[in-house]
Formats: sequence, C-alpha cells, structure tokens
Amino acid sequence: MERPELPLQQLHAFVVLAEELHFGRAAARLGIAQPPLSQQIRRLEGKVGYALFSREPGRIGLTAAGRELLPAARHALTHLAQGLTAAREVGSGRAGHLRIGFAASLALTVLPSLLRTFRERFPAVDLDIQEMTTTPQLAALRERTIDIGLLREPPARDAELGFETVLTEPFVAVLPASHPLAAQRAVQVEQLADCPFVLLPRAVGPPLYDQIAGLCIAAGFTPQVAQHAVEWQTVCALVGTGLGVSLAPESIRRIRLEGVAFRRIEPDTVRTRVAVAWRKNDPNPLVPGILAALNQDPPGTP
Amino acid sequence: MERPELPLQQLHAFVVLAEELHFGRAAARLGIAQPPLSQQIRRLEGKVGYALFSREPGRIGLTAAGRELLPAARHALTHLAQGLTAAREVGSGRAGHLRIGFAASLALTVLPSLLRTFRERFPAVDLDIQEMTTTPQLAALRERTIDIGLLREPPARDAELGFETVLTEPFVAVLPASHPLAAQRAVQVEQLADCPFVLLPRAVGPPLYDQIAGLCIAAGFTPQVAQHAVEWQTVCALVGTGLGVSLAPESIRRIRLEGVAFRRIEPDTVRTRVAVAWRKNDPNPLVPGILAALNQDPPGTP
DNA sequence: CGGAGTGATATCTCTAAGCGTATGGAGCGT
DNA sequence: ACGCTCCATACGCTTAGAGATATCACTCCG
Repeated sequence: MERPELPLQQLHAFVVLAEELHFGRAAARLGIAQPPLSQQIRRLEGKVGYALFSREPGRIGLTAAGRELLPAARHALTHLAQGLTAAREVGSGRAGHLRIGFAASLALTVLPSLLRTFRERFPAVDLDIQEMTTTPQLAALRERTIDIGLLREPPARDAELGFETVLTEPFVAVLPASHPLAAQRAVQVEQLADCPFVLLPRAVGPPLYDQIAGLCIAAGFTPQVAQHAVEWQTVCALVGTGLGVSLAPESIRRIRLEGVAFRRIEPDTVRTRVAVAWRKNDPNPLVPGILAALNQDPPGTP
Repeated sequence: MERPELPLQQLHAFVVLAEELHFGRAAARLGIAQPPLSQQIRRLEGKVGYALFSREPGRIGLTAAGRELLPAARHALTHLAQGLTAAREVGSGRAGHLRIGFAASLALTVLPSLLRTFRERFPAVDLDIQEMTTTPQLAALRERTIDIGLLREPPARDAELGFETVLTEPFVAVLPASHPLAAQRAVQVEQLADCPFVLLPRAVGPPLYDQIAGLCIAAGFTPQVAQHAVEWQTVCALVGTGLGVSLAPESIRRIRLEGVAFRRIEPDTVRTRVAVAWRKNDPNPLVPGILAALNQDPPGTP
C-alpha cells in the first residue's frame, strides 16, 4: 500500500462538483465560496496529473480521466463514512460483538436471563456464546479468545482478570431414581460414602472439584470416582443409568432426565460461587455494559 | 455525502500500524520517526472519538472500534490508489474507451485496418463501434454520444467539429449480373439514363446523394429512383433481384453478392471523400491517438 | 453595447498538521 | 540494579492548504 496522495477533502469537492457540474452550486453545497472550490479542483488535478473536468464556457463536464476517478472517490468516501460511524457505534458500545464463554451448567439459569436483558439494552450487539469449562475460560480470556467468562469458583484475585460473583448456590445429591436414598427428602452426605461417584475431571475446574471432594472429606470419607464425564449433562445421564451418584450445584436440577433424582444434602454449608470474569484492561465498552446488565437483573430468577 | 473528517494520511498510518502492531516498525515502513506516528494515531483517535489501539506495555492490539474501522480504511486506500492509477492511465491515453460511429459502407475497408493498428498501439483501450450514417454521426458527435465519426462527404468546416479526409474513392456502377451493360468492362453513365435506380434516401447523407445525382445530371438525365434502401448491403441485394441499378462508392465492391456486378464508370471524375470527424475541444487523449493511427496506416490497403 | 452569469486569478490570513530532536517513564531481561 | 526496548510527551520548525475578498475574462443575451 503506497502513500496516499489525494486529500480526502479535495476528493469530496470533486465528487460534489461532478454531481452538480456547476462551480457555484457545488461551492454552495460544500458551504464555501466559489474561488476556493476552483483551487481545490485545480490542486487535485495537479496531483492526478490530468484534467478531471472539461471547462467550456457554459458547460462543464467530466473528462475521461475524471469519469475513471469518480467511482473510486465515491467508494472511498462512502466506505470511510460508514466505517467511521460503525467504529463510533462500536466505540460507544451501541454496537459490536462480544464473545462469551460459559459453563454448561449455567445454560439453564444465569445465561438465558442475562442474554435477554442484554439484548434489550444493546439490540445491535452480536453475542457469540460458547460453552467452556472454567480453566479453558481463564485461558481464553487471557488469550483474548473470549471477552466475558461465566464460570464457577473463580480464583480469589488475578492481576489481569476481574471477577464478580453472580450467584451462590448449594450442592445437591444426584441419585438414580431407584436408589434407596432417593426416597428421602434430604440426604446426609455421609450416606454416600459407599456409593461410586460420577464426577467431572478435576482439570476442568479444580476449585469446584475440590469443593465437592471437600464435602465428602468433611463427612468422613473420600469419594470413589467410578466414572468421569466432561459435562454435567453427561454426569446426570450416567447417574440415570445407575452407574453411581454425584454431588452437583443446584442449578443442574434444571436438567430433567428420566430416572434421575435430585435431593437436598445435609449439611449444605458449602456453596459454589458462579462469577463473571473479564479482562480488567479490556477497552471494549460493552464489557461494563454486560456487567451492568448482570447487576440490574438479579440472576436466579430466570 | 458528508464532509470527510479523517485525513487519508492518518488512515494510512492506522492501517500500517494495524498490520505491524508495533510503533517502531510501522514508523520505519512509513519512512518517518516514531514520535510522529504516535501523534498521527493519537490525532486519528481524537477524531474518531475512541481508542483504536489498546496499548499495554509489550503488546499493542486493535480495539473493537479499530477492528471496525480497519477494513473501511483499507478499502478506501486501495480503491483510491486503483482509481488514481486508472485515471492516470486514461489521462495519458494508455487506457480508456472510445465510442466510434462509422458508415456501414466502411465496415469492409477503412474500419478493419484502423481497428487493427489502433489495438496494437493502445491495447488497453476499449472501442465501442456502432454503425451510423453521416447525419446522425454529426449529431451524435455534438451530443457527445460518440467520440469519433467515420463518415462520407463531411461539411467543409464546422465551428465545433474537426474533419480530416481519410481516403477518396471513385463511384462504380452496380448492375444485375444479367444486365446487358454488365458485359462491358466500363459503363458510360449516360447508358444508365433509362434504368430505374436503387439509392439511399437523401436524408441519411445529403452530400453523397447529391454527388450521385450530380453524376447523372452531368450525363444528361435525372435518375429515376425505383426504390430506397437504408444500407448499401440492401441496395446491392435489391439490384441483384433485378429491381434496378445503382451508383455507389467503390468500396462496396467488397460486398460480394450472387448476381451483382460492379463496373467502372466513365467519366469517373467525381470522387467521394471519406473523413474522420471529432470534437475539436475533446480533452480525451485518445482522439489524437486515433488520428495518428489513421495517418500512420494509409487506408485503402486493408 | 451593456449587464448577468460563470469561472479563473491574485493576494492575504490563519490554522492544522507533519516532522524532527530530545526526553521521560514503564516493563522486562540479565 | 542496570540497561534495553518501546511508547508517550514536549517543544519548535515549517509548510501545505483551506478559506475569504476583490478583480478579471469570457460568453451569452436582450
């Protein structure tokens, strides 16, 4: 790309004059006097190297070179004007797009209401949402692959990322419907001591895993993991087949599956935190926007 | 179309910086020092109203607004560069297009060689050729519908149009092959006195018509027009059916038709002039080009 | 022949902006 | 702690060019 040689202002004058074919009117449309317009055109012609208009007394017209330059000038001007307003829309936060990573377990609780209220306030914004577990979300935020994360059990503090708790929820026991404990309204955690467990791998969200394990340990046993699954959806399905039991955040109750029962646990002192995460230095004006949307719309009331 | 607000130079700097993502290298590519580049970007951001780059130490990147503006800036710059070179090509006469009107009778003589030599010298030029008789050509030239005319018997002089004779040619008699006179090598014009004539209407080219009529009158008779036809092609076809005879410029010999004979006439003192016509004030640099091509390539040697 | 309309020229002013050099200051590596 | 890289800032110089006003030149027309 070489250095631009034609000042935009002169091109604007050129386009207007090409439309009016009359120096006086064109100058009026441009809001300037006639002599400056003559100068502009003259300068532009000087830079192009050839006449752009044929001036015969009484009628002026485009030359062949002028006809060639006109569409390019028009394109450039309109493109730039559009690009500029688009950039301003985006800059002001009225438009743009936002890439959101979210934990699958929130697809049925936090996410729907968030999307709804955000779309109301920023109708021109495209939201790209993708399911990711906690650890990949943190990495994606740092790599700028996503702009917003919705995750569980965020780190306490981070130099680069900001976090804000969206909601806290207790854990529930996930049981096969046929399981004897499913007959109770609530389950003592220690009653699960001898059951095989279905859990998410620790790697996808160590803090959450540790919380669950911690619940068991507090109840006096170490959970025997019979099977790992990467999504809560799958965990529930496996529990439904009788493969084992699980402990999960309450919001997965929304996953309604044949043959799976959810029961309160006792004690339910431990709660899992769901937080929104963002880059502290993100210049995208939509980031404050979505944080505001989250605060305005108290989640948990989907 | 509103007033352009973004100087092209700054947009250029913006695009280069967006590619390099490094002030030092971008400045080097632009051939300037680094501080001026910082200024350019700063000014541009000032005009847009929002930051275009996120500057964190060690890594700079486009903001959302910058990503929005970038393609527009690129488009504008490349479009303008292309338009500028195209305009210069056209201005210098290396490219462009030329609308040529020509008399049908020249389709087989002057035109082919002219097109060939012109295409050699100006390969990037598009030629739009259209068949027109003399009078419409003059009108089309004045209305700027065509740029070049190839016509017969031009007016002697004209305030607006220039003419230059391309070739002169004698008239020949056009006879049915079965006609008694077709047995002779040459025909005396007065021998046609009693034959019905097939001629072009006077309106499509009064001077040519008057020349033909003049030939007859000089031979002592007034031609009896049995039939008018608008093209020489048709005239010959009608002659071939035995409808009459005609007098025509020699170049229509090229129209080879079953049952039509062409014969020299005596006296052959009168010649018809074929001329090229153009607007004297036409700024199109191709006009001199085509005149030069006509002179370089002596017509009549197709 | 004179006036209207139209565009070119001449002259002046003023501002924006482009560039350079010098310098400051924040990270980052050794 | 030191130096290095990289970007921002400050300051000064210089110029292109955008604008205005006044005037001239040409054409057309009544």
